[in-house]
Amino acid sequence: METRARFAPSPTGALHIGGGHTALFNWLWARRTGGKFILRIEDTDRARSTAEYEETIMSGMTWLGLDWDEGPDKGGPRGPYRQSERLDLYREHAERLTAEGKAYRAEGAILFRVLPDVDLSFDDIVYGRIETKSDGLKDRESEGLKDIVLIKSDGMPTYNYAVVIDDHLMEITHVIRGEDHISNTPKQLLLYGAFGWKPPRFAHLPMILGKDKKKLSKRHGATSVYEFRDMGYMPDSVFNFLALLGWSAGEDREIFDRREASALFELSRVTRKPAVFDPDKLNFINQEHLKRLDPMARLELVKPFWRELGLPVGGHDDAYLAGALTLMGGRGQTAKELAGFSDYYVSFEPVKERWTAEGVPDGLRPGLREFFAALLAEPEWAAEKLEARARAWVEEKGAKMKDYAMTLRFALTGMKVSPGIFEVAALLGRGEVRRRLEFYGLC
RNA sequence: GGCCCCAUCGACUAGCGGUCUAGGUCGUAGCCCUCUCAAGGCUAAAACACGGGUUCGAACCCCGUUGGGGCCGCCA
Repeated sequence: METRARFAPSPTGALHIGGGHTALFNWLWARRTGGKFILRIEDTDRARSTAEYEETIMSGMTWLGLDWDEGPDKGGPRGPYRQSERLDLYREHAERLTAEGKAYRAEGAILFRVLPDVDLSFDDIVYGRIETKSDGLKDRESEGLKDIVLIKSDGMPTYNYAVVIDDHLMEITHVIRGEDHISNTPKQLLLYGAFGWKPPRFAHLPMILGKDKKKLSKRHGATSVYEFRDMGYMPDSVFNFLALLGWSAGEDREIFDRREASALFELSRVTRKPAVFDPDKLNFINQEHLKRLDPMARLELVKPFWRELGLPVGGHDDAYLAGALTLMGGRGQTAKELAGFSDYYVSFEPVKERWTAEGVPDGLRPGLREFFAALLAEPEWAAEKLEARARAWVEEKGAKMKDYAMTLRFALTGMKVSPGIFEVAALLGRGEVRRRLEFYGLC
């Protein structure tokens, strides 16, 4: 049987890390098994759901590279895919239970009568056998069994009810969701039983915790996937990182793309322990993906951040800029960081702001002028030639390469760190190097 | 408070009764490279929560303790 997995967010906020994680695992499983990935919008909370958030969640998923086969925007054979458009379905089914005496009306709502001693145990794909009985569905104070609200007095279905109707009608085969839903599962099982339906397979995923081991929330900083995009993380990295939270491919595979992950994925290899979100590891993974990117793709990633810094990106051709980023090598863990580290290729302005030649000792200036003049006189403007020339000069004068190379670095980049400075000089071009040195009165 | 779940280095994890003097990755420290910083190479410190069982043998199985997480809404 074809597997059908779904992600069912409620549009009450942007797609956050936890939601992205759940969506990702559903996607992985659907793709791994060659099945369908379905997006269903659970917008029964009239007060908090908005169309804007629905849109945001969908574009967040798209950004992550999670494409769905059926959903509110593209339809499908088991629609509609928005709960607010399925109200008749919930009503009909609730009435059916009412007619059978399994549910009753009270104060405008329809409640399901919970009977004692019903076995609600199930086999979770990741957690294994979970034993429970309906006796556990107690009211917090009265200690008595608590009936389940099916339809609220505003006519909307409750989560635990709608999810059962939808998962069954949409022929969902695997319900993959956060571990916080384990305790909801018995309630849902009770309803499957009342309808005489075969429940889907359940696979609960470990929670994602912040550094303080508390459920990830706003106070842990960035939580929306868009915040990661804005910080310069690649979707491929966030995908890779999220996939590693609660799952391992085995064979010590840690860096992979979507295709590789979906080929390797196994629900049975999902972990049970809550996982702590580690920004350091995300940074590392992002750096790895950044390094693997071809020059032009990398350029497109960095451009927006250069623009954000107010740099005249349009003033250079792409080949030059891509060359600059190639020269940057593994420097920078995010596109944003890389943009900040490489601004001097785009413009001299930030260099001037960062460095004035004031700190250069007067005693060193004549030597520097001579050194730079020698460099600028180099017939062939190439990194190896410039370096060879510099080394020869330094050796002849019995000087330290460091003093001269560092001054050149400051004059060209305004920074104390950069790629090999002769490479930088070669890329900037003789004219630009002269211009910068002249500005500082160093040639 | 009740119910459920979990427990390997600081973090993510491998391990599924002997191959574990517990492996990998991030992070941390050191060394090499070197015009600086990344990258890269090498090395180091770093964990089976505790107590009972079961077994010839336990990180792996069972029980308890402790610790952590989740749920107990006419929110999802």
